[in-house]
Amino acid sequence: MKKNSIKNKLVELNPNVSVDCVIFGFDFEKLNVLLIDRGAILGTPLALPGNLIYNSENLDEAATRVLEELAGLKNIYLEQIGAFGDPLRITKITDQEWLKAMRAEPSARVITVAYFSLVKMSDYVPQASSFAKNASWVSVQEITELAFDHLEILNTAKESLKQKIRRQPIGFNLLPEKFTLSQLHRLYESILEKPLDKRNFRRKIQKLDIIESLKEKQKGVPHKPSQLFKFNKEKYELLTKIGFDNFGF
Amino acid sequence: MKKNSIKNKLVELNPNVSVDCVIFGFDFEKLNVLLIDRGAILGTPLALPGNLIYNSENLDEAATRVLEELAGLKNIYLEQIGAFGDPLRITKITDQEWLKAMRAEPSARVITVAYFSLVKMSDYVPQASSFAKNASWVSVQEITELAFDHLEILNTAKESLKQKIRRQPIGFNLLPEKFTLSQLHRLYESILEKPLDKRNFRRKIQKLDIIESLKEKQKGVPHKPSQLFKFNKEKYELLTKIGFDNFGF
DNA sequence: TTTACTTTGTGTCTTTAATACACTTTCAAA
DNA sequence: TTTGAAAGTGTATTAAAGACACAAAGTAAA
Repeated sequence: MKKNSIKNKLVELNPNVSVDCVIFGFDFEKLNVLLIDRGAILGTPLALPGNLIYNSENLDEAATRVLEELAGLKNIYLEQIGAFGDPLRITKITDQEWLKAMRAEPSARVITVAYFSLVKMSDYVPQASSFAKNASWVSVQEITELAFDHLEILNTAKESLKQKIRRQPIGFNLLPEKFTLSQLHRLYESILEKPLDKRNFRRKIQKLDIIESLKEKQKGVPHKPSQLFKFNKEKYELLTKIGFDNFGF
Repeated sequence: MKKNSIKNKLVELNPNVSVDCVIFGFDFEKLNVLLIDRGAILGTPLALPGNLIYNSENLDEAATRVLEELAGLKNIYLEQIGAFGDPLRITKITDQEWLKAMRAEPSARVITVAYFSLVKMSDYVPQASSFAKNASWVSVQEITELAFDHLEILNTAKESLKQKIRRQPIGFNLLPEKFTLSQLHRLYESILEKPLDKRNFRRKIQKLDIIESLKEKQKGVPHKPSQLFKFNKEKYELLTKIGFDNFGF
């Protein structure tokens, strides 16, 4: 039976492999993750967006597709963080019920390939009317329980992001085109989960020479308005060609 | 014959997920990788040790098993480097032939979870008489072609090892209990693929305070004999608890 | 219009780490 | 006894990290 259903879908969904995405967003205060409310029963834990892969697509393509299908996101920074395959990862009761409702082979062994992605929160505001009506942003700090092994995946993603941001300026994917140094500063503190000295931070960032001051200031803020900056992708790409490996955090 | 034994375990083997291991060894000169000669036809490219997983085991367990079954290695340092799942990864002609001979479902879509592992070469000397008679050590630098997508996996493994050794002293897994500073030095140069100044290297390592001088010297060498050292695991574990994140290379 | 409040923006000093660099010592083998 | 080969060692220079405090510019409220 199991073998049969595999054969039938050989060109399509692979019952044994899924992708899950940890989608990070930054609200200028703290890191958030986009989670799906499977909503069967009140109190059912939230889940990372994810789904089985098609046999015709590679893993990055599958993750890209999930990002679009479940969250309406396109052209998003994506990075694989590894595979998770504990045989017991899908055995919680609420998860089993959900699988029975959603999958052709609810009890199949599934290993999942996890990704993290970085989006500008302004690019995606969950709406009740949208096809992703069950998605919502949740502060990373407040997450204590998730479906399946998704909490473990989230923790791995956080660690992976910490490592990555020390080597590449991927944080710019979380900010709008124009941003202030304070916003960038808080972003780094949120990701690294530790305070960074303001003056030292600004010195380092400026020395990297990958941001460019716009001749423009914040408006309407009840305090001294900040200079606005933009990320200079060209300079960064030049830098990566020459080779560097330390952002100094 | 072999195909039969796989079939017998069909309820357990998962046809869609495999593990592959990049097993590094250091011969005091350069980095080597343990490769399998599938040996069907002369000129068939070598392969990383790997196999399908059982549905009863998790991914680390599968990798551990493969290490033991295919190379006779136990209690080995293992680290996952990610999943590889291009649908075209198994479509080379020689690979297809091998799969037809070896697998119950030779054309199944297989995604593989790759690991790297570090072994003391003295722990494993491939022997014609051993059950791993087709395995041999190959210098990393000399590898230009491998089966499937194994060359890509190897390159990812090398990069992963480079990153890791900057943060943790995992290199000690590649050396015998007693070693000289020069051997450690060459090990780091081999992994990082760049020269390191001798005096600066020694200063850094000594400052880390994780090696311990044995009151013992090399014997029988036609030059000034070197002091022997051992890795101090206790001090290292203390260090990791306190927290550190830079080995300075 | 003045005051209070809030966030921006800036420089220097100290300590630590990175880098560059050359000669003497000790052993085995010839 | 000479030769060859690797071990072992220190200092000076430069670069980066870290610690630290106050004036400036805007809005809002009194």
